[in-house]
Amino acid sequence: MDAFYAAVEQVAKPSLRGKPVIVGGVGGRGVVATASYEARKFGVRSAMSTAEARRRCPNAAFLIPRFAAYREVSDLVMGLLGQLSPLVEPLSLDEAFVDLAAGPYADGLDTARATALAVRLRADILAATGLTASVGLAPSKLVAKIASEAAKPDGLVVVPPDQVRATLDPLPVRALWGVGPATAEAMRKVGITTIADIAATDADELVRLFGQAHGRALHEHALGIDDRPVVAERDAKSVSVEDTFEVDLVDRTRITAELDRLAARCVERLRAAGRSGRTVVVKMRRYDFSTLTRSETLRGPTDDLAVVRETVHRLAAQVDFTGGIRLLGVGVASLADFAQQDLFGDDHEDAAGDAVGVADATETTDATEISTGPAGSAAGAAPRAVDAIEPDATSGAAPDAALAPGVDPAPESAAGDPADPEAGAYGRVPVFHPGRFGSTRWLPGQDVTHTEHGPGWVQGSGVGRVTVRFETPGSAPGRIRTYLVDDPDLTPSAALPLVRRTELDPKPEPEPQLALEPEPEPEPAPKPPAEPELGADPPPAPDSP
DNA sequence: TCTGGGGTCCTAGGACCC
DNA sequence: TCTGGGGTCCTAGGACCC
Repeated sequence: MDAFYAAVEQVAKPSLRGKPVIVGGVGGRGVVATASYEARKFGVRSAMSTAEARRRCPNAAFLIPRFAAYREVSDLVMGLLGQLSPLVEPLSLDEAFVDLAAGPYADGLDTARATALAVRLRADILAATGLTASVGLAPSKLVAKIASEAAKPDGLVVVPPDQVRATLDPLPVRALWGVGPATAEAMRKVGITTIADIAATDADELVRLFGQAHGRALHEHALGIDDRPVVAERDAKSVSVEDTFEVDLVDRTRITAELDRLAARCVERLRAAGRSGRTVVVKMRRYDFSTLTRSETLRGPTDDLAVVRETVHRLAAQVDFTGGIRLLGVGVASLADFAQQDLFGDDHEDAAGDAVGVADATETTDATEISTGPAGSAAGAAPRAVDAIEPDATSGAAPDAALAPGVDPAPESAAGDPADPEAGAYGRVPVFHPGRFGSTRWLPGQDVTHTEHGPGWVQGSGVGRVTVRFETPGSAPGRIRTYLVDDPDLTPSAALPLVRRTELDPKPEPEPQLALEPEPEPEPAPKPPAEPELGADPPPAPDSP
């Protein structure tokens, strides 16, 4: 998808169409996630600090990301990809690989037919979402990815098998997936600047320079060799949350409190995903941007907040906070599938006896007796035992109150039912940040509803006021009104869908048949009344080339 | 007003085991 | 009596991607 987050905002907010839009962190330490093409003309780029972006493009709309809305659109687009093949590998909300050879169009698939599918796909995406997508069509993931980059924005680039080498050769090394700033700089130092240069370099030399795995892959990829399969449905391997603070934290008590909040958020997401994990990770970024992590692997997987929190405390105790901390993070890795009985309290018969070593608070804090064996290193066992007798309110609770700790007093958790926190992308109330003195803080781009004027979005706020623009995806550009920040008529609300749900019902896929007519006329914007005919093509063209 | 947040993968060293 | 050779697991850090 082209400039995805910004493009969604432009469809959702009619007044922003054709204007520079920058989505990302809006605070003093924010960075740009996505800039619309209008903003890119001013030199604004992803990963640039928002401060720099404001300097370059002061008149842009700076908006916080609304992931629920992006996910909704993403699901829609992924659904269209799924009509081309069951083998769809999402890379992110806005990008995916599709293996056409694994789908209903595999028979007799050649460059011409595949191209026709890509043309139709782009038209379908536009009709369904009002957004443009770019497609790269090639014999491998490597080249398809490069082709799609070349196609942006709003394009299609096809690289037939016999043109792979000619396409790759002149490109800068950075075009290769996996070559970032560090690798590119190392290559530059030895005179390698293009993909052809890599291809001409001895594989052993590349291994010596960049390590076994990377060196080997670089050489093959530069030669256009890439047989990595498209893999659908990868299980997540870790879950983590982190926060960067507007002002460095120096106070140990405050740092511990923030770690507790992060642990609660992390565990909430872990449980929502139905997973548990063995390794707990604490991440810290210091005032000087140096980053360190500390991790501990438990004897069995856990999704228990008390266990995670105690582990986090042990890890944090090893770290020197002198000078200040700008970022804290908590993660859980070595994920296992959730032990089902944990959901319902663990005092039941251990039916799922296969859930070896599912650690709950009891088990881990009992480390003294369990780890008397040679397994537990002495270093690990001792502090654990100390924690076990700490009269902590949460860990002291009955084990089957397991869900309760998930509902943390943290204000963020006001979202709702923790047992089903992701219930529907739009079921989630936007996260609310408590302001400095408890007052509400309105964030630009946020969805709101006014009792009298209906749905709109926050355009800005300050000095006790908040400005709202009242418009919706289907409306004309709207008017703005200003309210006191604590106006009771104004409430945060869920994002409105870009396209009405009824238009998106999956239709039966027509029998595998190629529509080879010229590119259908694209609709410029989602038109409210007429329904876009997803996948249902005009009569199949028998006279196609 | 420098530098987000969520991930994946790789490497290297040490502990530990046979 | 001078210290093998393989394997796995854990930890920490770093590169990279969107």
